[in-house]
Amino acid sequence: MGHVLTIGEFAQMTHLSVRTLRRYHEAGLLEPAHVDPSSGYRYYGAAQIPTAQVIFKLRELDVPLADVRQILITQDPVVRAALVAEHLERLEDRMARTRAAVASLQRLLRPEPAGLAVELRQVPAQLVAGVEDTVAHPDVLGWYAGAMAELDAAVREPAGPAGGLYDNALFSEGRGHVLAHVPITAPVPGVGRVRSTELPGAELAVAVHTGTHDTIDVTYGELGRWVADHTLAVAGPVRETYLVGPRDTPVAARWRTEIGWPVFRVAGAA
Amino acid sequence: MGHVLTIGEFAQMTHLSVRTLRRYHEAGLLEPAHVDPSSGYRYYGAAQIPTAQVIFKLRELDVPLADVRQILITQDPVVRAALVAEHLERLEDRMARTRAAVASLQRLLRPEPAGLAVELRQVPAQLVAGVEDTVAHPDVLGWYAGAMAELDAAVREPAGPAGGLYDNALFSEGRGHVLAHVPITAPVPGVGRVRSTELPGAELAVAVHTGTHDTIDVTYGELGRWVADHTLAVAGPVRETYLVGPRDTPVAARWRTEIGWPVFRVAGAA
DNA sequence: TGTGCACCCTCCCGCGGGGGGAGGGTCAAC
DNA sequence: GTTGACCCTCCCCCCGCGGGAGGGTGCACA
Repeated sequence: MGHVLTIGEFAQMTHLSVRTLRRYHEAGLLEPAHVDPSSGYRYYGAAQIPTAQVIFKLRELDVPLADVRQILITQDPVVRAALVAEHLERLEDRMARTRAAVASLQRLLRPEPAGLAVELRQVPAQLVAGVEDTVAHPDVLGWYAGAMAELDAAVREPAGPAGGLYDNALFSEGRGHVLAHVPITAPVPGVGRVRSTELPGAELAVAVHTGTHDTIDVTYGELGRWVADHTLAVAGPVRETYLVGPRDTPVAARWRTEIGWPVFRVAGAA
Repeated sequence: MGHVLTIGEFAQMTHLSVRTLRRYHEAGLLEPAHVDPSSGYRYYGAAQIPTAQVIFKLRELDVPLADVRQILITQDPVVRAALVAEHLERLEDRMARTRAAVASLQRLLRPEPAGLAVELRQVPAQLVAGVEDTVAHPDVLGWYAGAMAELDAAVREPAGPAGGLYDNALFSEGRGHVLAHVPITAPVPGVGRVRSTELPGAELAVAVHTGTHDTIDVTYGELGRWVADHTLAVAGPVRETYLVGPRDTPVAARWRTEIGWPVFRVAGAA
């Protein structure tokens, strides 16, 4: 039962190239129904067309061959669906990052380079209620939301807007130490992950970013440039303070985020 | 003016890796402000941060390095914006294809393989008013819309739903001969690209696809499988007939497209 | 039964954009 | 002056695919 197709015919029906089919065979992704042992000719069955199509679609979604293989050899449709869903999720936030990149790009390429207002400010130590952790870059947003929920529950009367401390390793290595915090006037009892700590005093280069966080890296870039231009160097984790955020207004364009970059004066002046 | 940064410092500020910066230098993408001739050390200026950020963003959008270079060396902001816009457009329809792939994938992975109803039908020759052309795969949709506009203007009383003939080369080579047509009872005068021709009679394997064209390839696959299973081979361009299309209802789920695949009986039976 | 020709095979190399690591020079703080 | 962090170049590997060389097969037609 089922007609036998040569690799060329099969290629034409599936819109895959002959080379690619051979590669898939080699990779154990799509075994031909029959391989002539003397000639080495590959023969495919019509029943393999849907499989080839699934592979094609998954490749179109940039799913690596190894993962495609994993999906194909999974019999249980539930497990299989889960594997696919995982990739779709990944794809989802790749698209989100793409949108963010487009936004930043448009801001970066505006004719006027905008001249960010940067202020050098000496800040004193500050008592805060905080939640600390070590997280991977892509998870930061979700992590912060969870941490803030706990802080909200633990702190009755915050002494100012919430903020975050982000270790540089988070950006350079993609994983780093982070601290979500709310300023307080007196220590609060530790509940869950919440602890009272002190934010050390420091000299900060401070700038304010307005709008979505999608383009915040542009502001970071301008701040970085300012810091370098003033012969300063970075001395510790970045501090963000959410002056106006999603809890204040749903209109992203009105959000205001203060970025504070701890700096110290560098020896060799220009 | 402007602080000088080592490659490591610069890498940290731009979130690019040291290796990548070296590669960009080599590729003439981002020349360091200064290269020590004796040590070969690269030194960057703070003024180069925005440039690095633009590169980073463009790379995030999968713009090839050569094109990034082209964008960077373009002074005129208008021309530059056009270059970027071109890539954004490309990105746009990449995302569209991604969405289509997701849709097909979900249909393909449904537990029940759906058992498409296929009918073998002998169709007689049919007089049509048609517009012919040779087009590339991605342009087919736009081309068809244009052709249909001309046909609508030229044909008062079509004798049935409109259709299309698509050469197999369109799928295998990505470019091929196509014909948009409307059945007629008597020849119409040639206006613009419109000509009266005859669609030759043929034996067709016919199936009906319901819904968006996003998942039509799945139906094609099932039809292809049926054809192979019945020891038939493809004998010419595919025919599509738009029984219910966008001009009938905006609800894509109600569209019905008849697919007719000309076939002939193949010698070696199973 | 040959012969032609389209098809198939394997094997090696190229691409683009990046990472890992070897082996060695340089710079600055102590 | 030593030490250790940084920088250099060079080569190889990754993925998924395509090109081409060089050679074997299958089938239709004479």
